[in-house]
Amino acid sequence: MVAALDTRPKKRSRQQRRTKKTRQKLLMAAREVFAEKGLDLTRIDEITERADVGKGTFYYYFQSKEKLINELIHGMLDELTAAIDEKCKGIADLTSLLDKIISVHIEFFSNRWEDFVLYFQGRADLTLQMGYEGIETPFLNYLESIESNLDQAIERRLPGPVLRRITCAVAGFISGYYSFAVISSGGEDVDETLRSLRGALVGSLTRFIREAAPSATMGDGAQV
Amino acid sequence: MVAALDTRPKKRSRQQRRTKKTRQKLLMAAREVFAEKGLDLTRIDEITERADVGKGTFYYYFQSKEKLINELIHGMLDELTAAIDEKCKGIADLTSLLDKIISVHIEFFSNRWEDFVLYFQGRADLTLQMGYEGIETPFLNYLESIESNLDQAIERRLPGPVLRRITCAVAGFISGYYSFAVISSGGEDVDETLRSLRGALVGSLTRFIREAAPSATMGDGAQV
DNA sequence: GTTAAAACTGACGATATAGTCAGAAATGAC
DNA sequence: GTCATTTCTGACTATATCGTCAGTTTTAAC
Repeated sequence: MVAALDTRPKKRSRQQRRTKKTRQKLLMAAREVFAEKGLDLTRIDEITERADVGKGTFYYYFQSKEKLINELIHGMLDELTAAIDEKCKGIADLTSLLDKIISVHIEFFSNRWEDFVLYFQGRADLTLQMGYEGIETPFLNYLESIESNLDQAIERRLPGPVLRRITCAVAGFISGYYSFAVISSGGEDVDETLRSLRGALVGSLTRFIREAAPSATMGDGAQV
Repeated sequence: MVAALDTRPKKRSRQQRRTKKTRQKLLMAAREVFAEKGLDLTRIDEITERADVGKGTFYYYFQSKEKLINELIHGMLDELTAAIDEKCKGIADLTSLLDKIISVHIEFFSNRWEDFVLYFQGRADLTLQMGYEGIETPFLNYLESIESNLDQAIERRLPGPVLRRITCAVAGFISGYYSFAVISSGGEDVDETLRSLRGALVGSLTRFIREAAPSATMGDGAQV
């Protein structure tokens, strides 16, 4: 029937670009305000004001603040997870793998302070009984990504729960250190600080895994 | 002058007891609600309702929610810090010290879920530019307590910044692991889980410190 | 140009929460 | 018992925030 079947969904372009831009302005503004006042205390007006759009525009793009938060955290974590998957795929040596996992985190959060706050706020939210809906999923995906990479780098097949504990420890160590470092060092050279500890972090995590795994990999037998 | 100098400030007791009890009811109720909905989203009415007192009573005891939060976090962290100081004082062996630090945390938060949430929410708040006023102080005291204990257990005197980094790492590892473990394991046997990893945690932290310290303690020379 | 659809607006009504305060109830002193 | 002081109350006001919607502006299609 329709002759010109190819109706160029491509060149409704001006509008498309505007839409994308506005949406992006809102997301970026939200990230900024969230990093200043936290997820809960941020008001919609603050976001729209910073994005320099009318308040109604927010609701044109997002059903609610919850949905926005969901999208931001989901997007951030999916990106981080993808980076881990990409950079770590197939690294068989445990030490190299851990080193890579850590450097991916450092690179990812470097110059993306807002994302780190988002990560951290989201994680704290998970401890609440009534947190934001749907935030667990991307965090679990993130953990699973780390987990599967660890799994294939550890010679011995570990029982699920043990592997999961180790995964939590690895993720927890990285972000936990990061978070306290923020308090102490004014806040700006955290990357540098973390980078300088990378070697020790890798070494101790390697040891941690070797020791936590029930009948450990043969390893080097270092004992103390 | 005044003859009966000892005016028994002791036996205005009924009122004193009532006051203490009411205040305590409010604090406990607040802890509970905070653990459910987080610091920000908790409303005063919710606290007073749970404490089963009128709304005005809250303002009779606390200037504002901020002050209440301050008191709760301060109290919790001071107690934790005191426990660390008491239990770890003078332990010269690094491994034993780390083991003790970890076990103090486990014992402290065991069956005190609300306090752990408080700890975690407070910590996340520290990453914000506009967090709750005055929360940094108790956290810094807490870090300093760990730091001074580590300092005297490490043979070599480390430069301040290095020692501080190591301290952040130790504190971060413990709480970071804890937090992720909560997501994975429904949430109840976290203690058990953490306990089972304690040995590995101690071992890897020992190694971490040995490696992070520039020209490390002689140690056992385990190399990998 | 005209017309239709999409994107955007900001004032507005509805709602929720903070914080106050005049007075009630409990306690202590006598 | 009376009187003074402390503790407690909940209705009330003031304010802040949400989410809506009728109308405007921009874009696309012709």
